Amino acid sequence: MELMVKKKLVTCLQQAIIKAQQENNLASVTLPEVIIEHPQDPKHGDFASGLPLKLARTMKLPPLTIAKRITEYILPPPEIDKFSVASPGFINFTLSNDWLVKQIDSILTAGKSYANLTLGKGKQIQIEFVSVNPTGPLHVGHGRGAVLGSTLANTLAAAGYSVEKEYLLNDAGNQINVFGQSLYARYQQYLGNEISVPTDGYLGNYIIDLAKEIMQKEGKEFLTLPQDEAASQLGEIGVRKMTEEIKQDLQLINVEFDTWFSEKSLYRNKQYQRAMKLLQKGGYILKKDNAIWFESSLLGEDKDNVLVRSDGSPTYFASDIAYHYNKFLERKFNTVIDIWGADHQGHVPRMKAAIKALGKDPEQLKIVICQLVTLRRGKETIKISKRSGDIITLNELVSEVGADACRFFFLSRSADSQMDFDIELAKKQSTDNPVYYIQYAHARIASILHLAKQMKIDYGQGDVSLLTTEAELALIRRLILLPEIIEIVSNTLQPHRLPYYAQNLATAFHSFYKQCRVVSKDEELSKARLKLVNATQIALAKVLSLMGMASPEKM
RNA sequence: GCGCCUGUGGCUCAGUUGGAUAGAGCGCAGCCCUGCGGAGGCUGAGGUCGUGGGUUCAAAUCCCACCAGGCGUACCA
Repeated sequence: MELMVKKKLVTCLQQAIIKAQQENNLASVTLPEVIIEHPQDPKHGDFASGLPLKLARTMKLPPLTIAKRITEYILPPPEIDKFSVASPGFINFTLSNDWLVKQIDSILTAGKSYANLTLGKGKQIQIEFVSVNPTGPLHVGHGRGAVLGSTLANTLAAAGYSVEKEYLLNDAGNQINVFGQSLYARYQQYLGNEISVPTDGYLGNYIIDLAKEIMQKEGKEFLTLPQDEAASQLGEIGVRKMTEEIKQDLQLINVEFDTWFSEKSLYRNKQYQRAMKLLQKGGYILKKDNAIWFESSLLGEDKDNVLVRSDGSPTYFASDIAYHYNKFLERKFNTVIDIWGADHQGHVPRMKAAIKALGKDPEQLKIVICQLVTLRRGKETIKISKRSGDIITLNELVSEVGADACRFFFLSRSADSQMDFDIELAKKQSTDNPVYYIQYAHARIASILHLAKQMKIDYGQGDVSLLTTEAELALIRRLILLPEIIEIVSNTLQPHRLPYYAQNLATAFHSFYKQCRVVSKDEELSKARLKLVNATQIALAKVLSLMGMASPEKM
């Protein structure tokens, strides 16, 4: 709705200028893209364009003069009440109250589907995130990627894309071997045999617990097997258990996947072989030093990368190429989003090169890098290392801070800024956190609507034109911005705008609530305001659900 | 060394892609409970946007150099 108005204003301005040019009132220069923005100061209206400022140079006229001449030709759409010129050269537009107020009815009619867009036109889009090796529990940094990915998925779905969420389960490869060997060592140790964990092995205490658990369930039978065989079998059991744990941890923060894709299956189902063959056909394969290389230097990369080690085992890069071969060429996803931690940043250019080598446009693979999370307890920094024993798991964080606060906190920062997560502070603030402020608004509304129900007020026929105060209109102005937020998040893949919007919406509501008594003796006004309150609840619940947070009726 | 990311009030962060007096939250100083949830509302103090140049009518935003932090730069993932 609001987006439509914005689009109308673009053409409105274009037409005005063209007409002015036809009548020789403005020089006929080529027009830059017409950008409509929201002025930060509400005094300047709902929309503004600085186009005259941009035209000043080519038209060789003062911006104000250009602005004035343009406005002479403006035929505003009906949603616009007034427009004006402001120095140094803006054209400002203000929405009509009549139109604003009517949006309440549209929101109520739309209900849960309010702010859903057709932007994606049903196009398929795959988003892969978390994909942590099942060799240990999720830690806090993984939580960030999980929250980011699931929120993006929710938002893209609302924008009209057909979204598929996927987790790549690395159940093959070197790390799994190391994991199995580590587990084997702990298993032996538990049974009293002095075997040390491999030097590059996993040292976390959870391995000890895992070994103990397996021992209790499966018994001593692995002692009879040769070490490598035992380690491999133990590894398999361990991976199964860790995967279960990861799934549960993700559920705690409201993250679910459509597909758990097995890395092993890439070899079993020959995707790996086909992908390598395709690269070979393209002439990107080189044998050197007993290893097989991907000649990424042919595609503008600094250097080549190893696909198959000299011992014959494929690298993580090779298997990731096979995986993306499968995504693009076999499952035929047109757009794929990968969310990676900053520690994979070096992997980006060569992956893009690989996509090109597979014959696809690298632009079809959108990689979101999210910066690492540093944990603190007060002043003490906690190092994150999956290999050492001292880690704060996602699970621990969630039980300390709560799932909603955790999600909100992760979302509030843009992916490319590192975050300092002070657990003490997060705990301390947990009763005075923005998340409560927002959810409180929702609960307050629920309470008001409940009261209206008790009083048997049927506000279905409420007359929204009775809403005229500034607080009411300001709230409506917030409500109608949600579709645009969803559009921006979908286009930029930056979900941190959602929590900001939610906060602003809650502020507008609380302020309205203070100034306007909703259920009062004035029956007609009450009905109109109940409609507004109901619409606000719809918008609040929508953002909260996009962010994967609860919309409590009571707190 | 090279590459990517970051540097904005005391703290944590936004800033709609170059525009109007740089915005929130927390914290701080005040004020507001004879009404639907005070987990609330309102007001105020606090900024040379890391530093120095440049581009132009206009720069937190673009370019260059430098400083500081994070990550990467493997036949690890």
